[in-house]
Amino acid sequence: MADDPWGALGELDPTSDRAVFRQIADRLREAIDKGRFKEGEQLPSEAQLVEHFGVSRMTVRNSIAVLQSEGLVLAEHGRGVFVRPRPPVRRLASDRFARRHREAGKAAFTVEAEAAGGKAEVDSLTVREERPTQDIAARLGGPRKVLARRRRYLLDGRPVETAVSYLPLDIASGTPIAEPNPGPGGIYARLEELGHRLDHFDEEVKARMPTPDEVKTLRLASGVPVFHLLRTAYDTDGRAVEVCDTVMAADAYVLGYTLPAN
Amino acid sequence: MADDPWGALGELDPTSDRAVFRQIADRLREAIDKGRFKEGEQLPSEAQLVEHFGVSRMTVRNSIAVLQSEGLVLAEHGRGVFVRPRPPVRRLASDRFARRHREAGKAAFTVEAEAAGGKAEVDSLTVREERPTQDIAARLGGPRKVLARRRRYLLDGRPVETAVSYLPLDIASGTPIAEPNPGPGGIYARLEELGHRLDHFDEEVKARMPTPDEVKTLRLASGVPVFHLLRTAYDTDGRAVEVCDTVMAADAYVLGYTLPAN
DNA sequence: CAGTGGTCTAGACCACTGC
DNA sequence: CAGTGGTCTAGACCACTGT
Repeated sequence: MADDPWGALGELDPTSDRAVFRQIADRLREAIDKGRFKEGEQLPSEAQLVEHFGVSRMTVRNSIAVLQSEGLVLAEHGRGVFVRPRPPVRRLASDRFARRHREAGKAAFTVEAEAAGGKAEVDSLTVREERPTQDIAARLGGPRKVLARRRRYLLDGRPVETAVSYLPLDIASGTPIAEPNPGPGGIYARLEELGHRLDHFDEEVKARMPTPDEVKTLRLASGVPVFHLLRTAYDTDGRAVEVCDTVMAADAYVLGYTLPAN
Repeated sequence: MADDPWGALGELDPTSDRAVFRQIADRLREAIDKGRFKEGEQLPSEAQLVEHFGVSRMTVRNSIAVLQSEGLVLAEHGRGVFVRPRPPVRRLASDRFARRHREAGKAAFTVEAEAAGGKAEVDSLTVREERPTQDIAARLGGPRKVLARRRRYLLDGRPVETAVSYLPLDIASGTPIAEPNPGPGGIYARLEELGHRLDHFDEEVKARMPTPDEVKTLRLASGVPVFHLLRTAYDTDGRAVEVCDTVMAADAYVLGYTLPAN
C-alpha cells in the first residue's frame, strides 16, 4: 500500500461496523473536503481504488455512487470521476419584480443575467390555451381556461430554469401577452398597461429532487436538487392576475428575500 | 408472466437502448405516479421483481436505488420497500418575524407549530463564545468573537431544523441572550429591549443535498434535500445584530415570501 | 488502441422484521 | 422461523474518451 500514490486515502478499519463502501466514501469525502482533490480534479480510477483498498469493483462503485448522490463528484463515461466544480450562482433579489426594473424595458431574467456579466437566452417558448390544474385554477380565482406561457431560460448556454406562466383568458386573450414575444418589459409591463397595476407577489418555495423530465430539460447532474417556486401576482384590486410555476437548478441560484420586522 | 400479480408493471423492451435497471425504475415510477401503489404501500419485493422481469437481483436493486435517490420510495431493512409518504409540511410566512408575534411572548417556531396543531420542541441547545468564520464575521461587521447559540427544532418528535445564531459579543455578552433560555419572545425580544429595534431581515436561501452529519441530525431519508438559510437581522441604525444559519429538512417546509411590485 | 466508467450476472453471507 | 433488504465477490461484456 505504501508505494501506491494514494496513501493519503488511508486504510479501512476492518473492525468497524460501518459498511466498506461507506468507509471508502468517507475517505474520499475527507480527501475532497481537505482539498487533496480540488474542484474539477480527477479522483483515482475505479481500478486504482480496487487495488488500493483491496475490494471488488462493485464495492468501489457503490462508494462513488454515494458521493454522486451527495452532489460531490461527477462521473464522466470514458474519462473518469471528477470533483464537481461549483457552478457560479445567480443571486435573485427580493426586488427583482420592482417596477423600476420593468420600466427599463427588459424582462427580469435578462436584466439580472447581464448585471452579473452573463449571457441570457430564452428557449422553447410556447404559448397556448389550457385547462388549468385545480391548484392553479384556485389561485387564479377559478377560471375554466387559462393562457399558458412556457419557456426555458439559459445562462451562458446552460439551461438553469423552466417557467410556466398562467393567466386568466379574460385578461390575456387578444393582447400582446398572448404573443410569443410580449414586448419590452415582459408580460408584467403589458399587464400594467392593461390597467392591472401590480401590487405584490406571493412566492412559495419548495426544494426537492428533480423528476427524470427535469433532469433532462435542465441537464442536471445527479445530486442536484431543484427549487420549485409558485408565484402569484396580485393587482391593486386584490385580484390574482398571474401564477408562475418555476423550476430552477438549485446549484445555480441563491434566492434572496427581505423580511419586515414589523 | 401473466399469472404473477404484478402484470400492471408491464414488460421490458429488449430492443431499447435504455438500461434495464432504468426501464424497471420507469415502470415502477409510472405505477406509483398512476396510484397503483399508494403512499405508504409496499412495492413488490426484490425477489418478486427478479422473477417478474427475469433479471438478476443487482439489476433490481439498482432500479430501486434510482427511485430512492429521487425521494420516491423508502427501503426498510427486513420489511420491504414502500412508497414514501409525504410528510405534512410547515408553511413559513414572510411575516414570521413580525413584532406582533414577538410581543405575544413566544418564539417564532413555537407559535407557528402550535398554530398548525403540532407539538414543538427545542433540543441540544448550546450557547458559547466562538471565533466566527470569515463569512459570518463579514456579515456582522467584522467582530473577532461572537456568541453562538445552537439548537435543533423538532415538530411532533421529528427533527426538522437546526439553527445557529451568531451575535456580536458587545451586544449579547452579559445579557439574557447569553443564557440558554433567553425568556419570552426569544432573543429578538431581548435585542429590542436592549435598544436594538429591529428594522428588517435579509434572508438567503439555498437548496442542496445534505452532508452525512445533517442526514444523521435531521434523520433525513435518502433523496431529501435541505434548505440552507442565512438570515441577517438589522436594527434601525442599519447595524447587523444577528446572523442565523439554518438547515431545514426540505420535505418538511414550504417557504412563503411576499415580494413588492414597486 | 488502452483506459475509463456503465451495465449485468449468479452466486454468497449477513442483519433486520414479524410471525 | 421465513422473508425481507444490505453488503460483497469475481467475474463478463459494452460504450465512451483520448492518443
